[in-house]
Formats: sequence, C-alpha cells, structure tokens
Amino acid sequence: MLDRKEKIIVAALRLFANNGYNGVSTNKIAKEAGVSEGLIFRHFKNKQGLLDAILQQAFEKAAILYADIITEQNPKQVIWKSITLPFHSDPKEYDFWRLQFKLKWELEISGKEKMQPMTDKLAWALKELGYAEPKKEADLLQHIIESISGGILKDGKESQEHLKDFLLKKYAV
Amino acid sequence: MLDRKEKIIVAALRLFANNGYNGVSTNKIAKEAGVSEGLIFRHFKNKQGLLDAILQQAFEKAAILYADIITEQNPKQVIWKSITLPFHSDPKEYDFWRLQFKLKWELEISGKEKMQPMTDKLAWALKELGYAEPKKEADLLQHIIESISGGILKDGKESQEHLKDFLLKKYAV
DNA sequence: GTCTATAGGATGATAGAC
DNA sequence: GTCTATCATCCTATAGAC
Repeated sequence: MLDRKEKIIVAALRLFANNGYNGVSTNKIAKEAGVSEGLIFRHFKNKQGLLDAILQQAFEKAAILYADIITEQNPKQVIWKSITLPFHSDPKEYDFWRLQFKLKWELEISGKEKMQPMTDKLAWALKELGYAEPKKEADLLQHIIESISGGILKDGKESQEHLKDFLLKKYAV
Repeated sequence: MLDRKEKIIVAALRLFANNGYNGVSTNKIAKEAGVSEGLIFRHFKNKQGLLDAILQQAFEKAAILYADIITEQNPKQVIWKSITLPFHSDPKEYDFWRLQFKLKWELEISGKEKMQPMTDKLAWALKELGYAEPKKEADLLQHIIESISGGILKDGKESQEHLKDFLLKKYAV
C-alpha cells in the first residue's frame, strides 16, 4: 500500500504528464490523490518541489534502462537495444516519458546531459561496426530514436512498429 | 505600423512561444503589448480565441513554405529542400515554430495532418530515386527532420549543421 | 502526519464610459 | 476601438488544531 506522500507523487505524475506543469493546480493534485492540499506543501515545500521529486524518480528509472545499454559489450547488441528501447518500455511508465517530453518544451528542461553516455556508447558501437563517421551517425540515430519515442507516446507503439523493423534491417542488427 | 489587434498577436506569440499557453496570463500579454487587458477579450473573445488567431497565421506561413516543396518536380530537389528547410527558416519566425513544438506537447495539438502532403511528396521522390521502401524511408526522414528542427529551436542552427551536411551526403542530393 | 481554514494574490472575463 | 474598474473564481502557500 502507498503512503500518502507516494500517493501525491503518483497523482501528480499522472496529471503533469497529461496536462503539463502549468496546466495542473495543487488543488487538483490533492483531489486526485485523495489528500488535503496542505499536505503537498508539508511534504514538498512547494509545487516545484513536488515536480523535482517526480523528476528524481524518473531519473532513477531512466538510469536503470540506460545502464543495460552502456554496459553492453557487443556493438550490434548496443544498436539493437537502443533502437528497440522505446518499444520495450512498460506502458505503465509512459507517464514518466510523456512528462519528459512535456517538460522539455513547456519548461525547457532538457535532460540532455544524461543522454551523453548513450550517445557515446552508440558512437563506439558504430565505429566498431566500421561506419566512417560514427559520431554523426550516432547523433542521427539518437535523433531518430527520440522522434520515434515521441511518436509512440502520441500515437502508440503500433504507429511506429514498421520503423523499428526498418531500422533494424538498415543497421543490420 | 501595427494596429493594436496585431500588437496583441505579436506579444502573445512571443510569450506563448517562450512560456507556453498556460504559462502566460492575459494580463502579461496586455502589458507586453502595451494595451489594456479588456481589449484582448473584445478582439478575440477569450484566451483560446487569441491562440487560435495565432495558429491561423502560423498555418498560413507554413503552407507557403511547404508549397515550394510540394510543387517541386525534381526528386533530388525535393529531398534537398526538405532537409535544408529547417536551416533556411528566418530566425524572426522561430517563435512560430517554437510554438508548434510547445503546443504539440503542452496541449497535444499535433498539426500532423498538415504534414501528410509533405510525407507523400517525400515518398514519391524517394521512389523515383529507386529506394526499395520509399514510404518507410520517407517516414524515417520526416522523423529526422522533425527532430533536427527541434534541435535548432533549442540549441541553434549551428548545433545541427553537421547533421545537415551528413544527411545531404547520405541521400546523395 | 494529516486535516481544516484561510490568507493574499493572480486569473480569465465582463460592464460601462469615452 | 479602447480604457478603467470590477467580479467571481482559482491559485499557491501558511497557520493551527488534532
């Protein structure tokens, strides 16, 4: 069972992910969580503090996913895992990802730095596989994966499935 | 010289593009435009009406840009124009594009339908050039261009310049 | 830890004068 | 067309009781 603090986080995540940070009031969050509004401020100081707590959780979840790719030693597997990553993510965690995209544009919170190790690993893998300009190739693939992720969040996995197979063939992994 | 109605639109565009729809109050817009707040509601009925007026202008500007590609008869030129499009856009019009990305995520306004003719044209061009799966290839390229556009808006043209050349080489145009 | 009550200000929108 | 004044509502945040 969730304690009330966690209840607030879960409710806020769902609301922020669907309506954006400025589109949701603390009043709505409290009602959704079945909790008094004042409690939000006891636990998180202010609305921004609540968002920070959610982003911290999201960051930890992301780190786990990325670790699997970053520690992978087989170059083809690195590419394969990178391309299929957005398709393997649990729909239960869509809110986390949707929130990333939302905030990236609404509040210009990029989380780009956290992607650098991924880009580096991708560049390494592409170099191993003999690509002439592995860094640019990695940048490009990263762009594609990001855009596909966005497509999945907007229109569902199925809408992007054809691109997954197409990409895997293209990179021969 | 701008009349006051146009002044409101210009001010609102800049503010919406930078802070999102829910991040800007009509009070702020009025101050930025140097106009009374009530005037906004006289001219646009409500805040949403103001946004609609801005989006209408954006749509018209976009149609002009896309028309140049859609009427192009040379397949290679279609690809070339599509890839370089985001790099040619006037920084003065960045607010319009930034607003598209912001609203796509904040309010889930996609404007996807309006892109369909572009995707079709791209698929046609790629087919002419002998690609085996022109539709998928067009989808992929569209994804790339969209993601590059986002990169330009966030970090500037220079940050994406290397990808432009890389892409042009890749598609041999 | 949790709730109720409420302060203090901002917000979207309207009415009426010019 | 434009402004000033105003309203009802909603917002974030705090205080105090349990």
